[in-house]
Order: sequence, then C-alpha cells, then structure tokens
Amino acid sequence: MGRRSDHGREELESLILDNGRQVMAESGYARFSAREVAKRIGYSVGTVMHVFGNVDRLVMEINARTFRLWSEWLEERLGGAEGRARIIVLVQGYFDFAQTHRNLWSAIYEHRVPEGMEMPETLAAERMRLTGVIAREVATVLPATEAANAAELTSSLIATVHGHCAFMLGGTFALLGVARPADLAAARVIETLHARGALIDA
Amino acid sequence: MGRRSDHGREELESLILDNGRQVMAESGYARFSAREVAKRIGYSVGTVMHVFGNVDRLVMEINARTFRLWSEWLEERLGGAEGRARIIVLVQGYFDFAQTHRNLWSAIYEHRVPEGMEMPETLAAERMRLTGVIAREVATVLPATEAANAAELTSSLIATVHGHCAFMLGGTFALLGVARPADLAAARVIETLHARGALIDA
DNA sequence: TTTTATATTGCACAGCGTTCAATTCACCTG
DNA sequence: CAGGTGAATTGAACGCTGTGCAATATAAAA
Repeated sequence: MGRRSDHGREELESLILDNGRQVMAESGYARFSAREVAKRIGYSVGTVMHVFGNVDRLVMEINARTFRLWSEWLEERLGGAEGRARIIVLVQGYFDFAQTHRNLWSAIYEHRVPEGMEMPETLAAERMRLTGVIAREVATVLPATEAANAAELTSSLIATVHGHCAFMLGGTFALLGVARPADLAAARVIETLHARGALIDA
Repeated sequence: MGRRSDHGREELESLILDNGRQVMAESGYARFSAREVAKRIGYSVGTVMHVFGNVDRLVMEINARTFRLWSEWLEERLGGAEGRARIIVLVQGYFDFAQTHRNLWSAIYEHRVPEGMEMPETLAAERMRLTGVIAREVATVLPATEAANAAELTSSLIATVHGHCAFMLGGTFALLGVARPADLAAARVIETLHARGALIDA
C-alpha cells in the first residue's frame, strides 16, 4: 500500500507511466490493464484512476511517450548520414522502431480516442515533433519550387510508409508474399521525391 | 430461448454473423460483444460460443464478410470506367468504403489474431479476392516489361492507399491539417504507375 | 493537540469471454 | 407409440475488466 509520503504527485505520475509503458510493451493494447499497472507500483486501482481520470488518458500519455521515444530514435539514426541516405534512414528507422517496439507502436494506432474526449496536449505535441523531424528532412531535399507543398507532401509520405509498416506487422504482406516491405516503402518514397524534382541521386 | 428446430446449424451461423456484423457496425471493435449478439438473436451466450468456438473466430468471420462486401463495392464502382479512371475509382472506392463502413473497416485492422490461432480460410480467401480485383486493374495498366513486378507493386500500392486511409480515419491527417487525403493517395499511385511506365495519361 | 483537507483505499457494480454440468429437445429404435 | 440416445442449448460460475464512491488513513495546518 502506497503512502502519500512515498511519492509526490509528479513522481507518482511518472511511476505509473513508466510501469504502464512496460505493461503495454509486454502485453499489448488488447491486454493492457490499469489494474496490472496498479499492482506493479504497489498502489490500488483507485489511485491510478485518480491520477489519470480514466484508462484512455493513461493510454494516450503512454502513446505520447512512445512518440517521443520514436523521435529520438530517428534523430539518433540520422547521425552522420547525408543526402539520399538520410531519407533511407528515416524509412528504415520507421520500420525498425515499429518492429523493435511492436506493442508500443501498435498501441498508438489501436487506441481510438472515445467520442467526446479530447486528445491531451502532450500527445499532439509529441506527434508533431515526430512529424517535424521528417518534414525537416523532406524540405531539405525538395527544390525551392516545391516548398509550398512540402508539408502536405511530408504527410503523404509518412502515410505511405505507415501503410507499408502496418501491413508488415499486421501480417497482410506475409499473406501476399511480399518479402521486403521496407524496401518497397523506400522505393515509393524515392519515386515521389524524384517526381517532385528532389535533389537526390537515383 | 432458441429451439434447435428454429434454425439449422448453417442458418444459425449466418444469423449470428448477420447480427454480429450489425453490432460491429454500430459499436465498433472495442465495444463489440458476443453477449450482445446472443441477446439480439434470442439465444444464450453459450450457443454463440459453441458455434464459433471463441470471439476471435467470430470477429474474423465478420471481417471476412467485410472483405467480400468491399470487393463487390469496388467491382460495382468500376462499372463503365476506362483507363486511368479505373485506377482513380479504385482509390476513391477504397476511401468511400472505409468511410461508409467505418467500424466494419476498422475492425479488420484493429483485430489482432491471437498467437497460436490460425486465420480461417474464409478470411484469407476474401482478402485475396479483394487484392485480386486491384491486381487485375494494375496489371492492365502496366507495360509488359513490368509484368513480373505487378504483384509486388500491387501490394505496395494498396499499402500506400491504406496508409492514407488509416491516417484519415484515425485523425492523423486532421491533426496535420491535410485536407483531401484521397487526392493525395491518388497522386502517389499515379506517380508510381507513371514511374513504372504505365499507359495512362497524366 | 485538534482540525482540516486530501490522498488512498477497497468494495460494489455492470460488463466481458470462457467453461461446463445440467437440461432440454429432436430423432431413431424397438 | 414408448423409450433411449446423442446433440443442442442453457445458465450459472469464474476471473477478468474499467469505473464510481463512501470510508479511511494521513500529512499538514491551526
């Protein structure tokens, strides 16, 4: 039983979030349970509910953390890469992250925000941060004439890669006999960038 | 209380499937319930479980039906369209179906087949049927030199459109300020087909 | 020390999927 | 037609789930 002297409010929040992330990573969204999180931190269910209001908000905060982790993962991988290689790193990094953190990644897309409940600011912010990393790289590669379309094009390219990644982890590609999903996605991205006059080699 | 004289085994199966589809359409995967289906058909939960073994199999059978509905939806829409228009119809039809049958469409991708449980034959078959419709149209448009890659390219194009559609219904595009997701997806598809030397006008 | 505010609990509730002994029923046999 | 048989169907039990809330425990203030 947790005493209030053990952890301050913020401390308790991140304690729940840390263990919540762990439960999500182990069990996946379908088997995620606030009760299990409570058990692990040695507090009762009521406390978890009191801190986050409801399970959906807890899941969304976990997802926000996943987005941050993901952004950092991509930035790290970009490291010293240059030119076309940076784009490939982004695509491959997208796939690698999803595969390495399968359950965390899936939870982002398996969770539906209930009607009438608004998305927490943190989730929107972290999502935009990830998009920002990619948008920056896309803008670098595009010619000046395409600058106005860069944001929209970035969204479209992310959607393209996302679709391939979702089909890989969801088993659709396995069913269709597709061997190297990441290469396919990369090919589509390069194609589009070329079509827009991007300054990268073939 | 259902008497066995009321419905034969097959009759009962499709009764469950019909009402199951309805519950799924109304409530979505997250709130789908075998008990609710049982209530609607006037049988007990045990009967539903007896016919389908477990809820996952029932969901997969419902999803198989959704795939069939989807294939027919696309074939109808292809109607008298010709050339490039057929490709646009496929892309737009993908989006329209998903939007019109939001919960049924989402259920396909929200449901994860539990480990150790194999996919029923019907689901795999209906999924391939849908892919077949699209593969046929892609093959028609591609030059003979690309025939060998047609199947893989088809899978990639479906993934591309799927990614855009998922982002639309999941709210990602709204967050990013993307206005016309279907047009974006269509642009990507046309780009790729052009890059492969497809015989369609710009 | 007593009061006050609130963090925390633990139970109740309604729902879920799954299991299974008991029951009901349709049909076959004599 | 009567009795037996096997399968269909039930309904309760079990262990989960998220949520709400009155009661309690506790730290801080008076």
